[in-house]
Amino acid sequence: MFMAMAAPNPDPLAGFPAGFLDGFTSREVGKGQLLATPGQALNQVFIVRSGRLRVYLASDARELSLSILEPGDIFTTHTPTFVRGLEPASLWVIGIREFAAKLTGAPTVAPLMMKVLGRILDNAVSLVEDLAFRDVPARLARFLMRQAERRGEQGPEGCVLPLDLGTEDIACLLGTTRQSVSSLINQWQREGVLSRRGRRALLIHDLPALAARSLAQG
Amino acid sequence: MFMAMAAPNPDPLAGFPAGFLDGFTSREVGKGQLLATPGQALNQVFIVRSGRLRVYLASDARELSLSILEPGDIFTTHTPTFVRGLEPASLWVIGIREFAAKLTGAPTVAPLMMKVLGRILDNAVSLVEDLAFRDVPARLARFLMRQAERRGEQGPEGCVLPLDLGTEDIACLLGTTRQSVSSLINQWQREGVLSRRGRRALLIHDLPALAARSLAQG
DNA sequence: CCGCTTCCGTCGGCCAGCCGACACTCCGGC
DNA sequence: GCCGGAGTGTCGGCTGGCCGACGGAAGCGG
Repeated sequence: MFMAMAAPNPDPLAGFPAGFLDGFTSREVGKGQLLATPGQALNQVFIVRSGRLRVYLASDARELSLSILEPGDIFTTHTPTFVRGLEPASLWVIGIREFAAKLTGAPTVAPLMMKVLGRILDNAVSLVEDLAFRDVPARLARFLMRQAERRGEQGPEGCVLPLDLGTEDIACLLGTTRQSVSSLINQWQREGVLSRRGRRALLIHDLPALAARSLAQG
Repeated sequence: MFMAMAAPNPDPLAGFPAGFLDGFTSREVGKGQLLATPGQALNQVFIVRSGRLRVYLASDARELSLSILEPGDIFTTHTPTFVRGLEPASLWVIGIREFAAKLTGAPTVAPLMMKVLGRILDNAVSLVEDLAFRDVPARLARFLMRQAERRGEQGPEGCVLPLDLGTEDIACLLGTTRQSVSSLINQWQREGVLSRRGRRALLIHDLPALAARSLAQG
């Protein structure tokens, strides 16, 4: 559903030729620190080494997260989005011109970039689909199912999801409000579909029930 | 607002090295003919030579156009979208593997592809922004302004827009309904902002008024 | 232990805009 | 001219979900 949400990569550099990082510089981003804004002149490409970053759009009154970047993800400041540290993170950074030069120098990387960009585009399209076609319950159900696929750990009572996101954060990812997410989760809790597991984790009891809820409303 | 809506290009091949089309085959697409669907196995890259194509998403009950492709635009069937001829069109086509090989062989094309993909992504993001942040009047106003910029012709009474799209088509591009678009256009007509110019063209009298309407609602 | 801050749950009011229905206009074919 | 189909204009009813408000719970520093 969201850009650049590949499974966390144990080796962030798999797929890049040896020495590809020559010319990159290192950079730290603090929690809550702004890395990029729409329309800024500075054009850079970066690869996440550790930590998480939030990619989002903002209007006067609201924010909409497009993606959470994780180690191994590649992105650029040359987009009409904000990028902000969700927690302390460290990056490899390079200017976009130098990066392009690197690409022409190492032709095997071009298809890889196509693949990365393709995945980001797929995710953006998928977000459009959600906003245009699905109501809030379906969006939330789909989100939870994807998370279960990505990071769920099978326990005795069901699938444990370490979301590490607050209600508000989830609402931002889904293009809805804190209140709507809250009331839905509690309703499903009453219905026995899932239950809270501490402050920022969920326990899914009934995955099929979630699947059913993800289909409603054409 | 929409993918791949560059100004119509008098020479669709500007920017490609000579002989780049070697290996492409020619293909005609009839009006209303389906060229690509989500999940199809066939992966191709194509460049539009003439005519227009519609790129869109569909659910059970509704359709949402992402873009209208025009001569010079480049796209791929490897996306979770439908692509359909809006009028008779002709294309250059190549397999995606061969295309990738071409890229590594002609390294100057890689940055160009990055640029194309970047533009498509920007447009997708812009569509997300519209769906998430703007109400229908603002979306319509923005759409008309972009069209005026792209293809408007200054006449004595204002700017003439040859949209070549019906009310329903416009609604599809904006993620709304025929009825909403219709009533807005007529309301603005009554207010003197614009007027109909035959069946599928508009005459914009008051561009600033449109601009004002494009801002409403954060 | 106690205050303070942040996050979470819930309720009711309200409204943008979707939907169905129907009449009208335009246009091409014969 | 006549007919049929496609596109257009308009109206009311209905509802998903946003918004403001407020009280409760959980974490945290002292």
